Amino acid sequence: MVTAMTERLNAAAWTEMGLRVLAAQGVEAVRVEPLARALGVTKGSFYWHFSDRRELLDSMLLDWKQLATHDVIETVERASDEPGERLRELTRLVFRHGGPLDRAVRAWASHDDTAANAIARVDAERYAFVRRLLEDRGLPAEVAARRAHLLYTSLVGEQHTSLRLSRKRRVDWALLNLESLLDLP
Amino acid sequence: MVTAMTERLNAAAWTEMGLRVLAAQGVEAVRVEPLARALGVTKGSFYWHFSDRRELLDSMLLDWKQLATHDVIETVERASDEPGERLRELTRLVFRHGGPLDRAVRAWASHDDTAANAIARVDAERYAFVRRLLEDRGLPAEVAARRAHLLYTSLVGEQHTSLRLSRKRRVDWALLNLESLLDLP
DNA sequence: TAATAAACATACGGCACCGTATGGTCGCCA
DNA sequence: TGGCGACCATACGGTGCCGTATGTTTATTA
Repeated sequence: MVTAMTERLNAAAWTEMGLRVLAAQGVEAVRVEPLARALGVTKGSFYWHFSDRRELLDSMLLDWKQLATHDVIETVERASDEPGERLRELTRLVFRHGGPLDRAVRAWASHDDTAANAIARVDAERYAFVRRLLEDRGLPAEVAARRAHLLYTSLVGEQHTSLRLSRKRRVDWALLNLESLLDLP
Repeated sequence: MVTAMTERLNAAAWTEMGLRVLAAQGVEAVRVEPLARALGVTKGSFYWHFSDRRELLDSMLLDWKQLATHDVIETVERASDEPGERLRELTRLVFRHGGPLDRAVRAWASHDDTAANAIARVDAERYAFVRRLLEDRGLPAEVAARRAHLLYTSLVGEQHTSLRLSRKRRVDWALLNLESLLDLP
């Protein structure tokens, strides 16, 4: 059937659009009326699904936490069984997806406590993940902790620096650096 | 003399306060009227020194560029002559000052071209600086370039991650990691 | 088919900020 | 001492957003 129906929305549609705008223009651009226009409705719709703007932002953070930890880790774990290869996959993943949205949330976190808590949890989980992979690879616990810290901060930094280097060169370097961090005693 | 005079301002006072608010609350909080209140004047003063808000923001970026490259590099170079020690000093410096303001500018840069250009220049200069230090230390050019990239992104990442680790432990780790990157062939 | 509730539109008051226009105050210099 | 220019205050119109109140449509269920 054709259903020339005007496509009623649900709350998820709003958070999804919210995350899209967040990634592109930052939190301050996530506002009710512009979002409504982008969705082709009015804010009468918004205040049906949410009590206020803050509730949308909180909802966005929940979605992002899921996306940024569980989903990422699951993707990496599905790629391989070997710890080294999993780290390589994680590295490649950072260069593919993990850009704008992560950046925007981190920016947001610097002056919002709720976002800061979300980031803290995500960082802790991801760091623990990298650390465990290094331990599984055979590095002693203390060294693994240290080196995971270097590795993780480097991946985060990668998302925030804007060096005029080709994407390919940066990936290659990151992978080469990874190898030297894996081999060393 | 006592001069209970009402302290006339200049443009520099505005950019300084602008940078302070930027560091604490992000660009979106850098607004004319709130800034005027913080300075104890009205916006009549602001529009005497600047043509509009954008001019203030540009002026802030100019100040920051100076602060974030020339001043930083000069400080590090004054600390020691030896490349290794200079890198250690740079690392310590990141953990002392380089926090909130850098973060705020990077956040800003993700949805503003002027800020993005500023960041790009700063990153390029700082990266080149680290890279040259590694070359001076004796590493072959190709390795130095790669390793400088790891080092620099890691320092940037350090400013953006919020792991529940003590400041001291993080500094120690960063310095230990630095050593292993210096020694390796 | 009438009643009900979900999803949205419309209209409103209020606020915070932008930028302009214009008038006031102070120090300086002829 | 009168005028001039730097610096600031005051007042204004305009805009974009928030949240509320209340009507309007559509699907669902009795």
